[in-house]
Amino acid sequence: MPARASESDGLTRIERERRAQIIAATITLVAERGYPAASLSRIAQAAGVAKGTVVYHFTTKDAVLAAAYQQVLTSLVTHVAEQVETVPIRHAPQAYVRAMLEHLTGHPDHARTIVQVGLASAANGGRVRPPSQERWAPLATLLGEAVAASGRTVNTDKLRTLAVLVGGMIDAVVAEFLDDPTYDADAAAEQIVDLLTHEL
Amino acid sequence: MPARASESDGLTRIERERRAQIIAATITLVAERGYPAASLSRIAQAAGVAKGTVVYHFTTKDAVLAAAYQQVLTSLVTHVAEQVETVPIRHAPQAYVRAMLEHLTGHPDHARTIVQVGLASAANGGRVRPPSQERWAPLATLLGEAVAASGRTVNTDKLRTLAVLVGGMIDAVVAEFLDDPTYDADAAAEQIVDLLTHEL
DNA sequence: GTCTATACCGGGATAGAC
DNA sequence: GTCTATCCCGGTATAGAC
Repeated sequence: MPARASESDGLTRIERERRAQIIAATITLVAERGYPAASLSRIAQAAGVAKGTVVYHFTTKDAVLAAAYQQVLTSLVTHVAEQVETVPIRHAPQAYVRAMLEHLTGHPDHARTIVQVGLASAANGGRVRPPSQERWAPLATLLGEAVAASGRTVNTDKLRTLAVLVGGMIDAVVAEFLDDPTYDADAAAEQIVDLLTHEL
Repeated sequence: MPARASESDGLTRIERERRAQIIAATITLVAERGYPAASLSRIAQAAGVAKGTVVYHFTTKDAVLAAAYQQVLTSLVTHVAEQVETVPIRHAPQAYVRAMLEHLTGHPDHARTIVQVGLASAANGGRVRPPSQERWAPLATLLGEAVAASGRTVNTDKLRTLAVLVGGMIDAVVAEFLDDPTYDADAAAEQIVDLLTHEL
């Protein structure tokens, strides 16, 4: 009876421990020293295990980065979902924008990890980061529900584009903030919200 | 008399030829098969020279990518500048947006090269792509002149952010278009222009 | 001045020893 | 389940051929 998992993920206790340990090391490494520093050997060293051990638990380097990415992303998504649910549907998009920027600027290490891994994935043709279409699909849905709640109707294409535009604005503000920590991202968030409110 | 350059760049004829040849091969390679395919050996092979030859003319791989990046970027900047100059200052930002998306969607290979090299540079901490602040500084200037021409005044910070937001929207539309070539980028451009016009 | 061959080091992936 | 040995590939540096 080799230590069955307590949760329904088919992982043993030690497996979950090692994975968590390696993921944590990876996030720190990427956030502090950038993507290029996150080689398998360095990750292994930071986690206190051998290179092969990392590969054993994740089979590939991409999988390690993907796991780290997923972890910080889940934390982001959870936060945004919570915030969005506390407001009426017609104000959901605004809450979405605020929550995104709030979380990202409040956790620069997470933001850096998301950006670094996301960029590297895109540049390497990896599938860690979802394509543009999927990335902003939830926001498009939110926008659709918001206008519907206001009794008006908007062309589906316009909605899709609006989601893309708002998404792009969020990305850009995060990038600017990471480049220049003195940049007032909160004010930028309100500017996006204003723009969005005009549009809805 | 070893073949002085006809132009004032201190390059010999053969140097310019080889560089052009290698840069062209690089652009094609990056656009068609992505950044990871653009290794020195593959670039050399595609250009019909030895690996060392590429290094001889560019000293480093980053330099090759930077040169390719610069070439497509110059073509973009030139086009945008031309378009912007044909309209009165107060409509310059709108012309900027249209020209950017026009060129980028009209030359997907250029767009792909810019995106791929830009992303890789950002992910690798390289200095090929300028930081967010510099990227949209010209647009910010344009926006400032446009509002000034309309007689109104706008806070400098708001202007900076507006430039960042518009820049982000452009990036996002390009990304969406590259993901899905059936996406109507022209319509998206007009949506950005509308949004911008409200704001100015 | 132009180009090639070769060697070095570090990265990721695989096989197999323990 | 963990780790080492090994392999191949990528970028860089050097020596030297023409």
